[in-house]
Amino acid sequence: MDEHEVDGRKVRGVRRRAQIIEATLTVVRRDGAAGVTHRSVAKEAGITTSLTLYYFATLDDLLVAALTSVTDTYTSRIRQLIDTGDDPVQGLAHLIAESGGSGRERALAERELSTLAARRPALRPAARGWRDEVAELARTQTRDPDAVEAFVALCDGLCTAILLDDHDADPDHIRTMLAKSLRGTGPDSEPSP
Amino acid sequence: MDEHEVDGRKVRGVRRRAQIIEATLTVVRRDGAAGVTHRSVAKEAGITTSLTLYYFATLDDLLVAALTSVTDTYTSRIRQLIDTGDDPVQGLAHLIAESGGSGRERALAERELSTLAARRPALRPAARGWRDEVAELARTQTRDPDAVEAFVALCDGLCTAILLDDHDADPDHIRTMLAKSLRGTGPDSEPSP
DNA sequence: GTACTACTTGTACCATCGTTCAACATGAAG
DNA sequence: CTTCATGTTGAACGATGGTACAAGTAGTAC
Repeated sequence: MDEHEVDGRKVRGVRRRAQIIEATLTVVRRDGAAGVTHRSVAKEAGITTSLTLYYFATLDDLLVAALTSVTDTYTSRIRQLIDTGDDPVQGLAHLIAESGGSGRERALAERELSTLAARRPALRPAARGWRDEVAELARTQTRDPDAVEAFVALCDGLCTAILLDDHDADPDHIRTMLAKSLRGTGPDSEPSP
Repeated sequence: MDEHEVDGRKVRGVRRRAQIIEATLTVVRRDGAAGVTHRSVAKEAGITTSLTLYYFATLDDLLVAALTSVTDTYTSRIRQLIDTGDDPVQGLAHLIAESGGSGRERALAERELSTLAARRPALRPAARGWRDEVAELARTQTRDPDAVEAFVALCDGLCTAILLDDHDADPDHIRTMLAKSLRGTGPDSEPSP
């Protein structure tokens, strides 16, 4: 076999895997994590039930893969804010505000999966991924560990509040609250006593 | 019928109802909201499946009752802090810290039920009960609406963080962060511009 | 071509679950 | 006592779901 060529079968396999994960997330967004079954996912993807079992032997495997996929894209967006944004806090405020409008289903899906994680230790690292990323973003604004911890909790709580409310969220308002929580702690400030 | 006597049958009915709700919460704590079925609840309560259906015609009814019961006891505890506590923030800090130790299962149950609420509008009022109560507690400390909103979000996020972590939470540490979020806004301070 | 691996399907088994139903039990009312 | 409402039971039906399995297809290697 030509070492420069890849096995076309395996390529298809990888694509199928991604397709199944995508279908899983669609189901979670629409019906919640409880709606995820081999059959519902297969139907959503337009394939047979056996095929989802071929790639994910158990439902747990499928949910782990779905959660990991969600948090990966989320954390990469935050990382982008840290690396390229001149005002990462404002960018984060927009990201949070999204939980109420177009991104509601996505935010809801993430919350459901992250709730699952509280019961399955194997899922916790994935569930904490975006928290770690937000913490790193906060560390570009303050050196106070307490402030970082509070900042992360605040972001999480704001997302929840937006999910439970129905009204759209105002990014500027969120930005104000985020900035306030960092008030008095700049990049050069010392940890609080 | 003597108007001073109560119908013994109805009394038993009310007790049964409470017993079933209690069993439901036990199941939620042990197996999660997904583990709640008429059969699992009945087995936990030591009664027949038909009886749970006699009192709660559908699973939704059962979950609504369970969530309401949880939030009721929670909000009453917070209300107690507001009414009788001399330092409600410290009391709240202890309450939050409980999410990590003895109260972990309870906090987890509440989170699962509140996640359900995001999808079922009928559950939202119950899910927001404790948030409203925390907001009122915050209003005894500041007049700034933004500070109140941020305070509530912070409490919620801290609970989540504790749930995802494994280590026990330090009440004093939480109290410090809560106090910081109110810093500069006392009972007499004006709303921020 | 054959052999091999990866992928894909249809079917079936078995457990669980929501819900219904008819019958039974028991305490209350007259 | 009779009558009635409330509580309680056990069995059953139909639907859904996790999973196993044997067979089939199609790329790849030789």
